[in-house]
Amino acid sequence: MQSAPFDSTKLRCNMCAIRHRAVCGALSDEEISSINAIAKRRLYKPGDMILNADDHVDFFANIVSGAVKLTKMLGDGRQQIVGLQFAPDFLGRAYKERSPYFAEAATDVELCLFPRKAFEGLLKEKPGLEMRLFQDTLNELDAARDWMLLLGRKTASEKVASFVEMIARRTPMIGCSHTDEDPDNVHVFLPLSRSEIADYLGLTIETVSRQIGKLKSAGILRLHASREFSVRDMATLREAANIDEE
Amino acid sequence: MQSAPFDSTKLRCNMCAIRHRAVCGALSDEEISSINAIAKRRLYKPGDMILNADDHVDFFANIVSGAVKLTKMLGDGRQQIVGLQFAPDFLGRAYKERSPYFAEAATDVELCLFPRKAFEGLLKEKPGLEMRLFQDTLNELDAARDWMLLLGRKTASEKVASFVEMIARRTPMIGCSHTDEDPDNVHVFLPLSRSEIADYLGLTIETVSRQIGKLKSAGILRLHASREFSVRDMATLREAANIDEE
DNA sequence: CGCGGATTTGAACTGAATCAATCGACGTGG
DNA sequence: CCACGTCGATTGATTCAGTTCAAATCCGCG
Repeated sequence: MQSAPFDSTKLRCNMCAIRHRAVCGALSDEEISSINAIAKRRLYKPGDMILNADDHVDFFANIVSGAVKLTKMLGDGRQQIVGLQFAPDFLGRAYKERSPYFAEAATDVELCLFPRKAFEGLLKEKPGLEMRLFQDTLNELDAARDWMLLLGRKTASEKVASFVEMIARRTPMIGCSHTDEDPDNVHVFLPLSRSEIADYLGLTIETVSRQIGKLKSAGILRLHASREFSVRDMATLREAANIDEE
Repeated sequence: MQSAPFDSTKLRCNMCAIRHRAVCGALSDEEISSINAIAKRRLYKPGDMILNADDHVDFFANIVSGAVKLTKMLGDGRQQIVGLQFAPDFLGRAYKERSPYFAEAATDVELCLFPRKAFEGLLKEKPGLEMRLFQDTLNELDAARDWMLLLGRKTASEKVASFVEMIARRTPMIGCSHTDEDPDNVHVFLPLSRSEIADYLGLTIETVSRQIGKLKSAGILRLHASREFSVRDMATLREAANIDEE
């Protein structure tokens, strides 16, 4: 343990809010400098397009804060959200030149960007990094398949309940708030508008609005603003969502 | 180049129909013996359960021939097919103890099974193998997201047309028939029953049947048997399916 | 205060589900 | 060889969940 010379680049990553939760967690403090050297931060406003479908992709990124929606579109404008990513999720499709979907900032977003070539080089050098990315991808695949069950077989009210449950469940993680709150009074800020929720659930705005209304009048939710509410009865919510998971 | 002693185990994999198209393609002829030593073949009949959801999974597998459907189920029996795998696809969820879905033989199926522990050991030793599996997983994730768009936003007739198009497109691959046939006279055998197609598309049997009827009377399909037909007009089929892809 | 976009609410409509026969194709046994 | 039963697929009639179209209402903001 000797006093090392001051290293500003190393310092940056070591101060990063998601240093250990993002893919960077697969790198040691020694190795992190190699990724630090190539990383750049960038901010996005809600609605900003991060990545267009069929775009040539020349970067990967970690989400430092905020929510990013991945969407697909039919020729006539019908739209489907196929993924919703929060900090500290990874963004980008390895081993493919072009993006298979749009990536759009749903909230204020901060990304930590890595140039494609440099990052792919790192992937080859650090097997731990690739394994970590592989595991993240497997988890995303599981989530996508869960959502397929929702899209194909759940009713409108089950869909909306499932969505609210998912957001409520992930909220403590996202905020990184270590206050282990009362599970029957989770305060939630929705990262999506009604129309985005509709695009996530394969419904219309009107149906989403009506179903949220029902959850409210059933006493399961207490609305504070259109994008802000508390879950008053998690158990009933999960029941309404038809959750099976462990 | 010296004459090697006869090696029956090595011979087996080298004669395998999917030797170079499956994940095994990531291994050299030298390396293949390590996987050969742990592999076992097994046959399944249509409807046989290969893997139950929440089962402790103690093997991985390559599909040597046939089609395997991955399904999820709601408490009340509603079902959704979340993946349809053909030879030479890989089967199994790495880095997770329990299966997140059911895997069921849709047709006659032959698997090449690897004990979990031994295969995970191989994964660590052979980085090429893990990378190959990673790429396969990324492709599955892309496919799952394409299907989410279908499930959430396509109409019944678009769904059925998309399904038929997908099967017609993959048929030449599956059969490994190198006869580059007329694209407007592809002969197709459906690996799924009407009720399975319904579970794949988030529809009912009746709706599937009606939509297939429409494709037939529109002259796009010529039915030979309920599970056997020819595609007469691929361009119109793709149009009806609302395909955007490259 | 008044404007404009997002959300909610209402009423009518419709695509797909449900309910209900019927129709093969196929195997079995008389 | 034909009657019978079974199971998947088709076809028809009806219903209904969710969409569509059309107003309100809410709310943030200059």
